[in-house]
Amino acid sequence: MTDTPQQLAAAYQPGDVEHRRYEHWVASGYFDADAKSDKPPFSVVIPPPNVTGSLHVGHALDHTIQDALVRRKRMQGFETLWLPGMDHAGIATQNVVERKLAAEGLSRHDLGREKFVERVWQWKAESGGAILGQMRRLGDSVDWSRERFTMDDGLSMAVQTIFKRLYDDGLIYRAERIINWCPRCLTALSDIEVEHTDDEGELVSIRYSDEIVVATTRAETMLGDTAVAVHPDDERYKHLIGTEVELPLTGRRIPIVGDSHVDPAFGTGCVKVTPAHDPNDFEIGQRHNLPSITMMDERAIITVHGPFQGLDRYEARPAVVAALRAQGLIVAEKRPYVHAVGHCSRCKTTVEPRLSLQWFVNTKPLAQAAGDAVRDGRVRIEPASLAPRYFSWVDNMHDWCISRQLWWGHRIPVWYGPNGEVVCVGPDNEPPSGEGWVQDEDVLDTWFSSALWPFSTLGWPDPTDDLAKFYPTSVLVTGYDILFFWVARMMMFGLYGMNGKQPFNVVALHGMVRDQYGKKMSKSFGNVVDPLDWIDRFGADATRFTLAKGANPGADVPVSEEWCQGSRNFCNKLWNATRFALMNGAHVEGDLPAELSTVDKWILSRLQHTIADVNEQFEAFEFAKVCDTLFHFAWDEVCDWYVELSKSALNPRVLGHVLDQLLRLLHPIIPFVTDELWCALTKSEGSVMVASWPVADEALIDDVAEASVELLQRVVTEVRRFRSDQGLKPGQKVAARIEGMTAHEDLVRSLARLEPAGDDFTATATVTIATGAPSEATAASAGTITVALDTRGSIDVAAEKARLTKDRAAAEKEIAQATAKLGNEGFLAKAPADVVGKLRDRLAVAQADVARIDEALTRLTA
RNA sequence: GGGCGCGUAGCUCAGCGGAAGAGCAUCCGCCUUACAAGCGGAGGGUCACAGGUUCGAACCCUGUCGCGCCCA
Repeated sequence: MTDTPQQLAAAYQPGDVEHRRYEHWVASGYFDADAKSDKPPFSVVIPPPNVTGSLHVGHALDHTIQDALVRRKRMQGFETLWLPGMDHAGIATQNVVERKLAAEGLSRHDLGREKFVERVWQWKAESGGAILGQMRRLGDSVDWSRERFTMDDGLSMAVQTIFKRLYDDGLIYRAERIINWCPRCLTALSDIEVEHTDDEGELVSIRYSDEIVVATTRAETMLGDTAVAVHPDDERYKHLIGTEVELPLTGRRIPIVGDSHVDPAFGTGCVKVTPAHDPNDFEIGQRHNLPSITMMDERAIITVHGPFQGLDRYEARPAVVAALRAQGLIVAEKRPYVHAVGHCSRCKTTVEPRLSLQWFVNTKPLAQAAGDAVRDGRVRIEPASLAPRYFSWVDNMHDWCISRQLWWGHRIPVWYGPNGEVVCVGPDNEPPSGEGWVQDEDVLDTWFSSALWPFSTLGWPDPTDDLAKFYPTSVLVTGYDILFFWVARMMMFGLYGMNGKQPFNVVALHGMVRDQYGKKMSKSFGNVVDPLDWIDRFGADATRFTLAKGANPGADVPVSEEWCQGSRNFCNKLWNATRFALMNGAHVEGDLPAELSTVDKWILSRLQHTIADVNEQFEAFEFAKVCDTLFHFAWDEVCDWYVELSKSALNPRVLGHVLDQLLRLLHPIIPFVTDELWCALTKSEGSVMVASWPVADEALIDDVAEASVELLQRVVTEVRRFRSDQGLKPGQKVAARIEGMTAHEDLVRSLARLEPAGDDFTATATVTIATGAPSEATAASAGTITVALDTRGSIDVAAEKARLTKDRAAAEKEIAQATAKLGNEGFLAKAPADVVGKLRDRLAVAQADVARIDEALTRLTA
């Protein structure tokens, strides 16, 4: 880039940088993966967002984590692929387009299937996929040349291929079952598309005969009852099994059956059986060969003849109860009665269990394999504590209803012939033609195609270079809340489609983004964060840092605007530190000098620890700790101490090196500001994103330098504390005599604003710092540093007394604790020697402190 | 009803067997020439409760209470 500013502005302005940087990255091809590369692969497929969706804060978290992983691996020299794309979101997308049609006074049926699907594609071209542009604003380093969509030709072929295979293997079948039905979307739903909430309803007890009373929350379904069931061992009703009872309002006679699934303790112990409208009742019906009476149509309107015909289910309920009450058959009513009710996850309409002919995947063998892959360690779930959640799902999976009564989606590749023939057509087969052959009307669940995503996007079923290089993918990053949606289904189809090879090696789970009080974000509560708003106001880096800083493995991520401001401040801090460095000639040319000051050795040593820690934390998906470690190193150690200590004797090469490494370490989390600064610092026209990732250099670890600077820090801090307690102005120089320091006296003077003692020096107060364990101290230093200060008679005696008294109390407490422990024979006998030794040292230091403080207090009162 | 997890400073969270930590918020003092989106200093916690194990428990075990989430 030629427009790298030589002179940095006084504050970081993300808006000036982000767009330019992103365009530069894309134009330079940094994001593009090369399947023919010799580098080891690192691949991630994006959990495809919905084509109708826009970037919400949950995506922002998910993408920040993926981008951080990918950017680090790229810098580490891996051939990285992060593959973007979207799913076609059958129900959601069809709803969107149908709403648009409705505005024109049309329904999809007015257009017909073909024209409607054309309209959907047209909608997608015009308004779909807004999220892809928003991903750029966040900084996602995805390979745009490989962007995929579940309805693409290639992915559609993958769908047809796997359908045919599963069908031929007997793992896909068609059957009449009770399924979850949405009376508004007019389609079947799978179990995971149903959300259960505790709703207020009613529990009505209805008398069916002198001896039989049933309780129900859905009185209207009694019109479809075909039996009453009791527990076969229930003494109250045993004798009635095999007899019949007249079903009120209908005059039909229905049998009383014994079924051990009935809970005799619940209610009266009798249950009405409506096989066509309840999954449990359906099973009872199967066991007892009961007929099924469908008493509602697909819109949940009553279809049985009689006074209730034509009523909606919610109109029918009170009408049925009223009719029963008129006959004196209502025994009890409980309102409100709170019970779990299923809702369509797309439109929130109450789901209606419905008996219908649908296509299913037999998940038994697939789910077994999906569980085994984790059990035998081929796939690791991070954090491991969430594995039970995965197992509870895959080990108890019901067959998966995959047919949807929609037009938008992959049409089921099955053809029915005039004589009852059923033919499943693979991608290489010609569909049967001729009189009377018709294709199944239904489409497949969107998840059926999403489950193929980790390999369909790489070209499967063709044996492509991408598949060879990048499958299995390295890691799947997603929220634990959709462990079931993503992980379980991708695992099932990945293992099946790729001959037992898992779709990903690691599943890294994060939590859900919450507000600063740990509350779930919801539109009605008004605490929803729009990541684009934050990007506008604080920058993409600040937004990303805020999210990553809260991301402890598997745990929810609280965020707030204040914290995002703090992240913005951090970016600005980095900006200004680099600005200072450049103003003072910091550079990265040549090797580090052989001769280094203690302060330089110290920061280089601290840098090595930081690099090592960050690498460990990255490997463990500990993003919160990565952020914490780097934040602390950058702000506290580099800015507050190193830069300040360097001001008197700056080593531009060391400062340049420290910032260079720091910016590299931070780049995966906050890519924009680090790139801008790194390019300015290194005078590069490339990017830090293709610079090498830091590796800790053991040779630069220097315990002596670290101890020396730590001591210096303690002395400075103690003097500053004294000054603050005394109410001395920050700018006021104080004459001081420092005793016991072997080095850094000048640095203490400069940071603590002290000046050398003159001829008229009179100590009015002393600050004393124990240099550490007396057992380790050399005789010469006597383990104490003393700073005698001359405050020119203006000493605040009360404040100084208070300070000393407080220190004394702390030391006394220390003595009490240590003495108690050291007086315990069990402790001396069983505790490790180093623990005992440390405690003895602490005791000695504390005792010396008390003696010293007492002396000072005496002097003060004298 | 079954399962998982959590209760540590005002808020959000680290720490998970050997001296109670961070960020934000609060208080005091500062425009010290990279940064007021800043600098220096300070206050604040019987680590939910009750037992137990241990020389030693925020940390391990048991129970109680409170709060989440998933499944039925």
